[in-house]
Amino acid sequence: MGRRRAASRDEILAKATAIFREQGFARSSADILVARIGVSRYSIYAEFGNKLGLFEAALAQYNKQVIDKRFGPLDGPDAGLDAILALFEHYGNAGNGPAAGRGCLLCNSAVEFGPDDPTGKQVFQNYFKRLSASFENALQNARAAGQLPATCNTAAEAAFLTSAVLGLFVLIRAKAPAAVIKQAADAAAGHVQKISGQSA
Amino acid sequence: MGRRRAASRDEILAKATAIFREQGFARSSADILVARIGVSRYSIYAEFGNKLGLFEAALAQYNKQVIDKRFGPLDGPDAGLDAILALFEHYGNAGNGPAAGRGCLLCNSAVEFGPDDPTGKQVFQNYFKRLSASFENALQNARAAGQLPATCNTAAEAAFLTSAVLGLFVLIRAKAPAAVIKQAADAAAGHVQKISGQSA
DNA sequence: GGTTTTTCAGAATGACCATTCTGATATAAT
DNA sequence: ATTATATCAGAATGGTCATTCTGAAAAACC
Repeated sequence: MGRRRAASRDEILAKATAIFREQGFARSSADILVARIGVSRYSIYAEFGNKLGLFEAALAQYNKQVIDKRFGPLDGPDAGLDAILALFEHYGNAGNGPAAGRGCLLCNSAVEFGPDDPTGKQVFQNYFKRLSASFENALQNARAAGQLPATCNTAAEAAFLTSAVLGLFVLIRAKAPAAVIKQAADAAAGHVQKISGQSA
Repeated sequence: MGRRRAASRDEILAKATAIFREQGFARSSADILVARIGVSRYSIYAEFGNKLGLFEAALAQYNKQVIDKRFGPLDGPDAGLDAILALFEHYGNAGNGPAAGRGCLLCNSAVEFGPDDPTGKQVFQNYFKRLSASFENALQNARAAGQLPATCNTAAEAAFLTSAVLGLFVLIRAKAPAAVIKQAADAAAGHVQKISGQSA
């Protein structure tokens, strides 16, 4: 009973995510959020408490929908070098896709807040850990399958690939030339092939 | 004639840079800037016009003092792989240094503003170009000196190293564990050695 | 169709923002 | 010392911020 809200919780979060991703947290004013989400101030505050609550929920949805989609393929027991290569190939083309000028919400937010995580939930540290863990899982699988030399330091390589992908996110966010993004991602893929001992 | 200002232009910019680097542009309010710089509002506005003018001047000083210091060694005709390795070694230790939790002002700002450069001067695109050009110069020197195979795509490698260093800046900014930063930087150095054909 | 309940649009609030202004203060030059 | 001037601290201004509140509108249920 009662009037229906103009959008579901998920729809609200999808729109909020888009806004936070474009403008960052600080520049996404309540007025902008209300206007673009299309749901009344009243309902947004009723559902999420305040702007930070909405932001936290948006980060959680982004993690589940975007990060899981891109890094989930590296998490399984069968993930190997090909999954890593596919990831870099995907981001190599992002300079021309919808992420151009937007980047990754978590990377952007980690930079915006720096060492002060306003959620108090270690969201950004967990983000870094998650990327690194996904890479490391795929690398360890590859090593076990003989695709990598036994001497390969998978933790260090995972940290390196994490920094490389974060760097791509920065370039994508700031709309660096698509060709530069492509080159960087291709060279990252080349690096992965190089440590595997394959020529190309 | 007249009263002396409490700080020189360079001192003002050094303090402004520190604040912008910690808080970003949006969160660095005029009150905070005035209080921490120690020079009156009046004088700051007289010298820089407005907050954006102060920011632009801070970016310029940062470019000259910090970026030139770190990337300048890659620009000369004698710069080679060792200069690149020294750079990554330096940033590998930044998790324990004063940059921890601060990162790079230009990288932070590029992420904060994304595709919308408020200076209208392509500051962020020039920043990316500069990092990439420094890497490429050192790589080309190395290739000419026989330290790299003739087939090495120096432009792509430079873009890759740029993304890697930007990723390190993100990790440093968000205070990722110092050990992770160190691992990532060491693996980046390992990559540089690997493309040169040296074993370690 | 009437009632209840939820959401609506937008006004109200009080804090903070960037910027301008003002009268006092300090200091350099005379 | 006096004077002129650059800088000072902080109040004033007008805008925007996040958040709360209000009365009207819509729709689910009886």
